Amino acid sequence: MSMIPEELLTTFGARKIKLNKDEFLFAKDTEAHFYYQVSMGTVKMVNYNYDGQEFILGMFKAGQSFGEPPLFGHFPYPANAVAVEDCEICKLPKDNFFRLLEANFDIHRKFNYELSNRLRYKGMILSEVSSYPPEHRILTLVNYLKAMMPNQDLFTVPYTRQQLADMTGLRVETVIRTIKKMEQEGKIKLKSHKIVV
Amino acid sequence: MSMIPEELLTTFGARKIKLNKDEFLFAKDTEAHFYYQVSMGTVKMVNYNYDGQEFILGMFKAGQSFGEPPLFGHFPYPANAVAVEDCEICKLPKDNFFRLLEANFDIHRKFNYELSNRLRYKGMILSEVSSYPPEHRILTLVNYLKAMMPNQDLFTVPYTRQQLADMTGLRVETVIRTIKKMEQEGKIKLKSHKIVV
DNA sequence: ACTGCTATATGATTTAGATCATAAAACCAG
DNA sequence: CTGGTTTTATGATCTAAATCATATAGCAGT
Repeated sequence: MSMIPEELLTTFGARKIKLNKDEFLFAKDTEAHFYYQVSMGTVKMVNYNYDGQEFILGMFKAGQSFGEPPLFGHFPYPANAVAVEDCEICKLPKDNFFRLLEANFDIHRKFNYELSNRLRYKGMILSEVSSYPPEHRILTLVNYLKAMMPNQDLFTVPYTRQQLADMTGLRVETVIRTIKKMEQEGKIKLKSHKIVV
Repeated sequence: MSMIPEELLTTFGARKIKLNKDEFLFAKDTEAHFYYQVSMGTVKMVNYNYDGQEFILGMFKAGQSFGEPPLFGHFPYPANAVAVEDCEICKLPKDNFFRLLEANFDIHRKFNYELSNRLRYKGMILSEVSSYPPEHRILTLVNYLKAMMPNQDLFTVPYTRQQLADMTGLRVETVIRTIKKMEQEGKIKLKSHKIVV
Protein backbone atom coordinates (compact mmCIF):
# COMPACT_ATOMS: atom_id res chain seq x y z
CA MET A 1 0.00 0.00 0.00
CA SER A 2 2.80 2.43 0.89
CA MET A 3 5.09 3.49 -1.89
CA ILE A 4 8.04 2.32 0.24
CA PRO A 5 7.50 0.48 3.56
CA GLU A 6 8.31 2.80 6.45
CA GLU A 7 10.63 0.23 8.07
CA LEU A 8 12.70 0.15 4.92
CA LEU A 9 12.80 3.93 4.81
CA THR A 10 13.98 3.96 8.41
CA THR A 11 16.68 1.42 7.61
CA PHE A 12 18.03 3.82 5.01
CA GLY A 13 18.01 6.71 7.45
CA ALA A 14 14.64 8.38 7.01
CA ARG A 15 13.34 10.79 9.66
CA LYS A 16 9.75 11.56 10.46
CA ILE A 17 8.76 15.22 10.56
CA LYS A 18 5.53 16.97 11.54
CA LEU A 19 3.80 19.61 9.50
CA ASN A 20 0.93 21.85 10.59
CA LYS A 21 -2.04 22.60 8.38
CA ASP A 22 -1.12 25.18 5.70
CA GLU A 23 2.58 24.90 6.42
CA PHE A 24 4.96 24.78 3.45
CA LEU A 25 7.29 21.81 3.07
CA PHE A 26 9.15 23.10 0.03
CA ALA A 27 8.74 25.92 -2.45
CA LYS A 28 8.51 26.13 -6.22
CA ASP A 29 11.83 26.70 -8.04
CA THR A 30 14.00 25.44 -5.18
CA GLU A 31 16.30 22.44 -5.45
CA ALA A 32 15.18 18.96 -4.39
CA HIS A 33 17.29 17.25 -1.72
CA PHE A 34 14.89 14.73 -0.18
CA TYR A 35 12.45 11.98 -0.91
CA TYR A 36 9.13 12.56 0.89
CA GLN A 37 6.37 10.13 1.76
CA VAL A 38 3.17 10.94 3.63
CA SER A 39 2.80 8.98 6.84
CA MET A 40 -0.31 10.77 8.09
CA GLY A 41 -2.49 13.59 6.77
CA THR A 42 -2.67 15.13 3.29
CA VAL A 43 -0.19 17.20 1.29
CA LYS A 44 -0.98 19.15 -1.87
CA MET A 45 1.32 20.21 -4.66
CA VAL A 46 0.13 23.64 -5.65
CA ASN A 47 0.91 26.67 -7.76
CA TYR A 48 -0.19 30.27 -7.27
CA ASN A 49 -0.51 32.89 -9.97
CA TYR A 50 0.18 36.60 -9.43
CA ASP A 51 -3.19 37.35 -7.85
CA GLY A 52 -3.10 34.38 -5.53
CA GLN A 53 -5.20 32.07 -7.61
CA GLU A 54 -4.35 28.52 -6.69
CA PHE A 55 -4.01 25.46 -8.89
CA ILE A 56 -3.67 22.06 -7.25
CA LEU A 57 -1.46 19.67 -9.23
CA GLY A 58 -1.89 16.76 -6.89
CA MET A 59 -3.19 15.60 -3.51
CA PHE A 60 -1.20 13.02 -1.56
CA LYS A 61 -2.41 10.94 1.35
CA ALA A 62 -0.93 8.37 3.74
CA GLY A 63 1.43 5.99 1.96
CA GLN A 64 1.85 8.18 -1.10
CA SER A 65 5.08 9.85 -2.10
CA PHE A 66 5.39 13.20 -3.81
CA GLY A 67 7.99 15.56 -5.17
CA GLU A 68 10.20 12.81 -6.64
CA PRO A 69 10.15 13.92 -10.30
CA PRO A 70 12.74 16.64 -9.57
CA LEU A 71 14.98 13.94 -8.06
CA PHE A 72 14.68 11.68 -11.10
CA GLY A 73 14.57 14.42 -13.70
CA HIS A 74 17.15 16.85 -12.34
CA PHE A 75 15.13 20.05 -12.30
CA PRO A 76 13.90 22.42 -9.57
CA TYR A 77 10.52 21.93 -7.94
CA PRO A 78 7.80 23.00 -10.40
CA ALA A 79 5.33 23.67 -7.57
CA ASN A 80 4.96 24.19 -3.81
CA ALA A 81 4.20 21.44 -1.29
CA VAL A 82 1.70 22.50 1.38
CA ALA A 83 0.00 20.59 4.19
CA VAL A 84 -3.77 20.43 3.69
CA GLU A 85 -4.15 19.24 7.28
CA ASP A 86 -1.75 18.36 10.10
CA CYS A 87 0.71 15.82 8.73
CA GLU A 88 3.52 13.44 9.47
CA ILE A 89 6.01 13.02 6.66
CA CYS A 90 8.90 10.60 6.15
CA LYS A 91 11.94 12.40 4.84
CA LEU A 92 14.89 10.60 3.25
CA PRO A 93 18.00 12.30 1.83
CA LYS A 94 18.30 12.06 -1.94
CA ASP A 95 21.48 9.95 -1.98
CA ASN A 96 20.07 7.40 0.44
CA PHE A 97 16.93 7.27 -1.66
CA PHE A 98 18.88 6.33 -4.76
CA ARG A 99 20.81 3.72 -2.79
CA LEU A 100 17.52 2.27 -1.60
CA LEU A 101 16.30 2.11 -5.21
CA GLU A 102 19.40 0.34 -6.43
CA ALA A 103 18.97 -2.27 -3.74
CA ASN A 104 15.26 -2.76 -4.51
CA PHE A 105 14.54 -3.23 -8.16
CA ASP A 106 10.83 -3.87 -7.56
CA ILE A 107 10.48 -0.45 -5.90
CA HIS A 108 12.28 1.19 -8.76
CA ARG A 109 9.71 -0.35 -11.09
CA LYS A 110 6.95 0.84 -8.81
CA PHE A 111 8.05 4.42 -9.41
CA ASN A 112 7.75 3.90 -13.15
CA TYR A 113 4.22 2.77 -12.51
CA GLU A 114 3.48 5.67 -10.21
CA LEU A 115 4.92 8.35 -12.49
CA SER A 116 3.00 6.92 -15.43
CA ASN A 117 -0.23 7.14 -13.51
CA ARG A 118 0.46 10.72 -12.56
CA LEU A 119 1.03 11.49 -16.21
CA ARG A 120 -2.31 9.92 -16.91
CA TYR A 121 -3.99 12.14 -14.33
CA LYS A 122 -2.30 15.31 -15.55
CA GLY A 123 -3.06 14.55 -19.19
CA MET A 124 -6.68 13.95 -18.33
CA ILE A 125 -7.06 17.17 -16.34
CA LEU A 126 -5.15 19.11 -18.98
CA SER A 127 -7.49 17.96 -21.73
CA GLU A 128 -10.44 18.85 -19.52
CA VAL A 129 -9.23 22.28 -18.47
CA SER A 130 -8.33 23.18 -22.02
CA SER A 131 -11.53 22.17 -23.77
CA TYR A 132 -14.45 21.25 -21.53
CA PRO A 133 -17.12 23.19 -19.63
CA PRO A 134 -17.42 23.07 -15.82
CA GLU A 135 -19.88 20.20 -15.60
CA HIS A 136 -17.72 17.89 -17.69
CA ARG A 137 -14.57 18.79 -15.80
CA ILE A 138 -16.09 18.10 -12.42
CA LEU A 139 -17.65 14.81 -13.51
CA THR A 140 -14.40 13.62 -15.07
CA LEU A 141 -12.47 14.43 -11.91
CA VAL A 142 -15.04 12.81 -9.64
CA ASN A 143 -15.18 9.66 -11.76
CA TYR A 144 -11.42 9.43 -11.79
CA LEU A 145 -11.23 9.80 -8.02
CA LYS A 146 -13.78 7.04 -7.59
CA ALA A 147 -11.98 4.76 -10.07
CA MET A 148 -8.79 5.17 -8.04
CA MET A 149 -10.46 3.78 -4.92
CA PRO A 150 -9.71 0.12 -4.26
CA ASN A 151 -13.16 -0.35 -2.78
CA GLN A 152 -15.69 0.18 -5.54
CA ASP A 153 -18.88 0.92 -3.64
CA LEU A 154 -20.23 4.27 -2.55
CA PHE A 155 -17.49 6.86 -2.62
CA THR A 156 -17.74 10.28 -0.98
CA VAL A 157 -15.59 12.91 -2.66
CA PRO A 158 -13.42 14.17 0.20
CA TYR A 159 -12.85 17.69 -1.12
CA THR A 160 -14.42 21.08 -0.57
CA ARG A 161 -15.83 23.04 -3.47
CA GLN A 162 -12.85 25.35 -3.23
CA GLN A 163 -10.48 22.41 -3.60
CA LEU A 164 -12.45 21.00 -6.52
CA ALA A 165 -12.26 24.44 -8.11
CA ASP A 166 -8.50 24.54 -7.59
CA MET A 167 -8.13 21.10 -9.16
CA THR A 168 -10.23 21.90 -12.24
CA GLY A 169 -9.21 25.47 -12.95
CA LEU A 170 -12.61 26.89 -12.05
CA ARG A 171 -13.79 29.45 -9.48
CA VAL A 172 -15.59 28.36 -6.28
CA GLU A 173 -18.82 30.02 -7.28
CA THR A 174 -18.83 28.16 -10.58
CA VAL A 175 -18.24 24.83 -8.84
CA ILE A 176 -20.96 25.55 -6.29
CA ARG A 177 -23.47 26.50 -8.97
CA THR A 178 -22.54 23.60 -11.24
CA ILE A 179 -22.78 21.01 -8.48
CA LYS A 180 -26.11 22.39 -7.37
CA LYS A 181 -27.45 22.31 -10.93
CA MET A 182 -26.22 18.75 -11.47
CA GLU A 183 -27.87 17.65 -8.26
CA GLN A 184 -31.18 19.22 -9.28
CA GLU A 185 -30.95 17.47 -12.66
CA GLY A 186 -30.25 14.18 -10.89
CA LYS A 187 -26.80 13.81 -12.44
CA ILE A 188 -25.11 13.46 -9.07
CA LYS A 189 -26.11 12.76 -5.48
CA LEU A 190 -25.11 14.77 -2.44
CA LYS A 191 -24.83 13.65 1.16
CA SER A 192 -24.40 16.52 3.63
CA HIS A 193 -23.01 18.68 0.80
CA LYS A 194 -20.46 16.12 -0.35
CA ILE A 195 -20.72 14.42 -3.72
CA VAL A 196 -21.38 10.69 -3.40
CA VAL A 197 -20.70 8.38 -6.35
CA MET B 1 20.39 11.04 -27.97
CA SER B 2 17.86 8.34 -28.80
CA MET B 3 15.80 6.97 -25.96
CA ILE B 4 16.95 3.48 -26.96
CA PRO B 5 19.60 2.92 -29.69
CA GLU B 6 17.90 1.59 -32.82
CA GLU B 7 20.38 -1.31 -33.12
CA LEU B 8 19.38 -2.47 -29.65
CA LEU B 9 15.70 -2.19 -30.55
CA THR B 10 16.33 -4.27 -33.65
CA THR B 11 18.15 -6.89 -31.57
CA PHE B 12 15.02 -7.26 -29.48
CA GLY B 13 12.83 -7.62 -32.53
CA ALA B 14 11.66 -4.10 -33.36
CA ARG B 15 10.21 -3.35 -36.79
CA LYS B 16 10.23 -0.04 -38.59
CA ILE B 17 6.90 1.24 -39.89
CA LYS B 18 5.97 4.22 -42.05
CA LEU B 19 3.23 6.69 -41.25
CA ASN B 20 1.81 9.36 -43.54
CA LYS B 21 1.03 12.88 -42.37
CA ASP B 22 -2.22 12.95 -40.36
CA GLU B 23 -2.37 9.18 -40.09
CA PHE B 24 -3.34 7.68 -36.71
CA LEU B 25 -0.95 5.28 -35.02
CA PHE B 26 -3.20 4.43 -32.10
CA ALA B 27 -6.41 5.74 -30.64
CA LYS B 28 -7.47 7.00 -27.23
CA ASP B 29 -8.98 4.37 -24.91
CA THR B 30 -7.44 1.39 -26.72
CA GLU B 31 -5.01 -1.03 -25.11
CA ALA B 32 -1.23 -0.56 -25.44
CA HIS B 33 0.70 -3.47 -26.98
CA PHE B 34 3.85 -1.81 -28.29
CA TYR B 35 6.70 0.47 -27.46
CA TYR B 36 7.12 3.22 -30.06
CA GLN B 37 10.08 5.41 -30.87
CA VAL B 38 10.27 8.05 -33.58
CA SER B 39 12.96 7.36 -36.14
CA MET B 40 12.04 10.17 -38.52
CA GLY B 41 9.38 12.88 -38.54
CA THR B 42 7.10 14.13 -35.75
CA VAL B 43 4.25 12.48 -33.86
CA LYS B 44 1.77 14.27 -31.64
CA MET B 45 -0.28 12.93 -28.76
CA VAL B 46 -3.60 14.66 -29.04
CA ASN B 47 -7.13 14.76 -27.71
CA TYR B 48 -10.27 16.03 -29.40
CA ASN B 49 -13.36 17.30 -27.64
CA TYR B 50 -16.93 16.88 -28.98
CA ASP B 51 -16.70 19.73 -31.45
CA GLY B 52 -13.33 18.75 -32.80
CA GLN B 53 -11.28 21.10 -30.72
CA GLU B 54 -7.79 19.70 -30.43
CA PHE B 55 -5.45 19.65 -27.47
CA ILE B 56 -1.84 18.57 -28.02
CA LEU B 57 -0.39 16.76 -25.00
CA GLY B 58 3.03 16.26 -26.51
CA MET B 59 5.13 16.49 -29.66
CA PHE B 60 7.75 13.82 -30.31
CA LYS B 61 10.62 14.01 -32.77
CA ALA B 62 13.41 11.70 -33.97
CA GLY B 63 14.91 9.69 -31.11
CA GLN B 64 12.02 10.31 -28.73
CA SER B 65 9.66 7.64 -27.50
CA PHE B 66 5.99 8.13 -26.73
CA GLY B 67 2.99 6.23 -25.49
CA GLU B 68 4.93 4.23 -22.85
CA PRO B 69 3.02 5.36 -19.74
CA PRO B 70 0.16 2.95 -20.54
CA LEU B 71 2.74 0.15 -20.70
CA PHE B 72 4.23 1.03 -17.32
CA GLY B 73 1.02 2.11 -15.67
CA HIS B 74 -1.40 -0.52 -16.98
CA PHE B 75 -4.14 1.71 -18.36
CA PRO B 76 -5.57 2.39 -21.83
CA TYR B 77 -4.17 5.16 -24.02
CA PRO B 78 -5.34 8.51 -22.64
CA ALA B 79 -4.92 10.18 -26.05
CA ASN B 80 -4.48 9.58 -29.77
CA ALA B 81 -1.13 9.37 -31.57
CA VAL B 82 -1.12 11.15 -34.94
CA ALA B 83 1.66 11.83 -37.45
CA VAL B 84 2.29 15.58 -37.81
CA GLU B 85 4.36 14.87 -40.94
CA ASP B 86 5.45 11.72 -42.78
CA CYS B 87 7.18 9.49 -40.24
CA GLU B 88 9.19 6.38 -39.63
CA ILE B 89 8.53 4.69 -36.31
CA CYS B 90 10.27 1.83 -34.50
CA LYS B 91 7.74 -0.56 -33.05
CA LEU B 92 8.61 -3.13 -30.40
CA PRO B 93 6.16 -5.58 -28.79
CA LYS B 94 5.47 -4.86 -25.13
CA ASP B 95 6.98 -8.10 -23.80
CA ASN B 96 10.21 -7.63 -25.70
CA PHE B 97 10.34 -4.07 -24.42
CA PHE B 98 10.20 -5.22 -20.84
CA ARG B 99 12.84 -7.85 -21.52
CA LEU B 100 15.04 -5.14 -23.00
CA LEU B 101 14.55 -3.01 -19.88
CA GLU B 102 15.44 -5.83 -17.53
CA ALA B 103 18.67 -6.39 -19.44
CA ASN B 104 19.55 -2.67 -19.45
CA PHE B 105 19.26 -1.02 -16.08
CA ASP B 106 20.60 2.29 -17.36
CA ILE B 107 17.78 2.51 -19.91
CA HIS B 108 15.25 1.70 -17.24
CA ARG B 109 16.59 4.63 -15.27
CA LYS B 110 16.42 6.79 -18.36
CA PHE B 111 12.67 6.25 -18.50
CA ASN B 112 12.34 7.48 -14.95
CA TYR B 113 14.16 10.57 -16.07
CA GLU B 114 12.02 10.95 -19.18
CA LEU B 115 8.69 10.42 -17.41
CA SER B 116 9.69 12.92 -14.74
CA ASN B 117 10.44 15.52 -17.35
CA ARG B 118 7.13 14.96 -19.04
CA LEU B 119 5.42 15.47 -15.71
CA ARG B 120 7.31 18.71 -15.42
CA TYR B 121 6.05 19.83 -18.81
CA LYS B 122 2.47 18.84 -18.12
CA GLY B 123 2.46 20.46 -14.71
CA MET B 124 3.82 23.65 -16.19
CA ILE B 125 1.28 23.78 -19.00
CA LEU B 126 -1.52 22.85 -16.62
CA SER B 127 -0.68 25.71 -14.29
CA GLU B 128 -0.55 28.03 -17.27
CA VAL B 129 -3.78 26.91 -18.89
CA SER B 130 -5.63 27.10 -15.60
CA SER B 131 -4.54 30.54 -14.45
CA TYR B 132 -2.67 32.65 -16.97
CA PRO B 133 -3.65 34.89 -19.90
CA PRO B 134 -2.60 34.15 -23.50
CA GLU B 135 0.61 36.18 -23.51
CA HIS B 136 1.99 34.44 -20.44
CA ARG B 137 1.05 31.00 -21.71
CA ILE B 138 2.75 31.50 -25.04
CA LEU B 139 5.89 32.96 -23.50
CA THR B 140 6.16 30.15 -20.96
CA LEU B 141 5.81 27.52 -23.68
CA VAL B 142 8.31 29.23 -25.96
CA ASN B 143 10.86 29.63 -23.18
CA TYR B 144 10.47 26.01 -22.20
CA LEU B 145 10.97 24.86 -25.78
CA LYS B 146 14.11 26.93 -26.03
CA ALA B 147 15.44 25.65 -22.71
CA MET B 148 15.01 22.09 -23.97
CA MET B 149 17.32 22.72 -26.91
CA PRO B 150 20.86 21.46 -26.37
CA ASN B 151 22.21 24.34 -28.44
CA GLN B 152 21.50 27.58 -26.57
CA ASP B 153 21.74 30.21 -29.31
CA LEU B 154 18.97 31.51 -31.53
CA PHE B 155 16.04 29.15 -31.51
CA THR B 156 13.18 29.27 -34.00
CA VAL B 157 9.91 27.91 -32.65
CA PRO B 158 9.04 25.17 -35.15
CA TYR B 159 5.26 25.32 -34.71
CA THR B 160 2.40 27.01 -36.52
CA ARG B 161 0.05 29.32 -34.66
CA GLN B 162 -2.58 26.61 -34.79
CA GLN B 163 -0.23 24.16 -33.11
CA LEU B 164 0.75 26.70 -30.46
CA ALA B 165 -2.95 27.27 -29.85
CA ASP B 166 -3.53 23.53 -29.49
CA MET B 167 -0.65 23.28 -27.02
CA THR B 168 -1.80 26.19 -24.85
CA GLY B 169 -5.56 25.74 -24.91
CA LEU B 170 -6.15 28.91 -26.91
CA ARG B 171 -7.80 29.60 -30.28
CA VAL B 172 -5.73 30.34 -33.41
CA GLU B 173 -7.05 33.87 -33.67
CA THR B 174 -6.02 34.59 -30.09
CA VAL B 175 -2.52 33.24 -30.68
CA ILE B 176 -2.16 35.23 -33.90
CA ARG B 177 -3.30 38.45 -32.24
CA THR B 178 -1.21 37.89 -29.12
CA ILE B 179 1.96 37.13 -31.06
CA LYS B 180 1.43 40.17 -33.26
CA LYS B 181 0.89 42.38 -30.21
CA MET B 182 3.98 41.01 -28.47
CA GLU B 183 6.07 41.65 -31.55
CA GLN B 184 4.84 45.24 -31.80
CA GLU B 185 5.68 45.74 -28.13
CA GLY B 186 9.14 44.29 -28.73
CA LYS B 187 8.59 41.34 -26.38
CA ILE B 188 9.44 38.80 -29.05
CA LYS B 189 11.10 38.74 -32.44
CA LEU B 190 9.73 37.16 -35.60
CA LYS B 191 11.59 35.83 -38.59
CA SER B 192 9.34 35.01 -41.55
CA HIS B 193 6.41 34.64 -39.16
CA LYS B 194 8.18 32.24 -36.81
CA ILE B 195 9.06 33.24 -33.26
CA VAL B 196 12.81 33.45 -32.74
CA VAL B 197 14.23 33.37 -29.19
C1' DA C 1 -25.23 28.18 23.75
C1' DC C 2 -22.26 31.56 21.86
C1' DT C 3 -18.25 33.07 18.99
C1' DG C 4 -15.55 32.83 15.24
C1' DC C 5 -14.23 30.73 11.16
C1' DT C 6 -14.90 28.16 7.08
C1' DA C 7 -17.88 26.50 3.52
C1' DT C 8 -21.83 26.96 0.76
C1' DA C 9 -25.20 29.82 -1.61
C1' DT C 10 -27.02 33.25 -4.92
C1' DG C 11 -27.84 37.45 -7.46
C1' DA C 12 -25.84 41.31 -10.60
C1' DT C 13 -22.30 42.83 -13.57
C1' DT C 14 -18.19 42.59 -16.30
C1' DT C 15 -14.88 40.92 -19.50
C1' DA C 16 -11.46 38.21 -21.84
C1' DG C 17 -11.31 35.32 -25.17
C1' DA C 18 -14.25 32.44 -28.27
C1' DT C 19 -16.81 32.57 -32.27
C1' DC C 20 -18.08 34.07 -36.80
C1' DA C 21 -16.85 35.98 -41.11
C1' DT C 22 -13.85 37.18 -44.60
C1' DA C 23 -9.44 38.23 -46.76
C1' DA C 24 -4.77 38.33 -47.87
C1' DA C 25 -0.26 36.13 -47.63
C1' DA C 26 2.74 32.29 -48.00
C1' DC C 27 3.84 27.91 -49.51
C1' DC C 28 3.85 23.86 -52.46
C1' DA C 29 3.08 20.41 -56.06
C1' DG C 30 2.70 19.72 -60.78
C1' DC D 1 4.30 29.98 -63.37
C1' DT D 2 -0.10 28.60 -61.62
C1' DG D 3 -3.94 26.92 -59.04
C1' DG D 4 -4.90 25.00 -54.68
C1' DT D 5 -4.13 24.47 -49.90
C1' DT D 6 -2.50 26.07 -45.65
C1' DT D 7 -1.32 29.73 -42.67
C1' DT D 8 -1.65 34.30 -41.03
C1' DA D 9 -4.46 38.38 -40.44
C1' DT D 10 -8.24 41.38 -38.70
C1' DG D 11 -12.73 43.23 -37.64
C1' DA D 12 -17.47 42.52 -35.27
C1' DT D 13 -20.21 40.13 -32.11
C1' DC D 14 -21.31 36.99 -28.48
C1' DT D 15 -21.14 34.38 -24.24
C1' DA D 16 -19.68 31.49 -20.47
C1' DA D 17 -17.52 31.98 -16.61
C1' DA D 18 -15.06 35.31 -13.66
C1' DT D 19 -15.69 38.86 -10.60
C1' DC D 20 -17.98 41.46 -7.11
C1' DA D 21 -21.05 41.70 -3.34
C1' DT D 22 -23.60 39.71 0.39
C1' DA D 23 -25.87 36.27 2.88
C1' DT D 24 -26.65 32.11 5.13
C1' DA D 25 -25.44 27.65 6.85
C1' DG D 26 -22.38 24.47 9.20
C1' DC D 27 -18.85 23.32 12.42
C1' DA D 28 -15.15 23.42 15.99
C1' DG D 29 -13.71 25.19 20.18
C1' DT D 30 -14.67 27.40 24.65
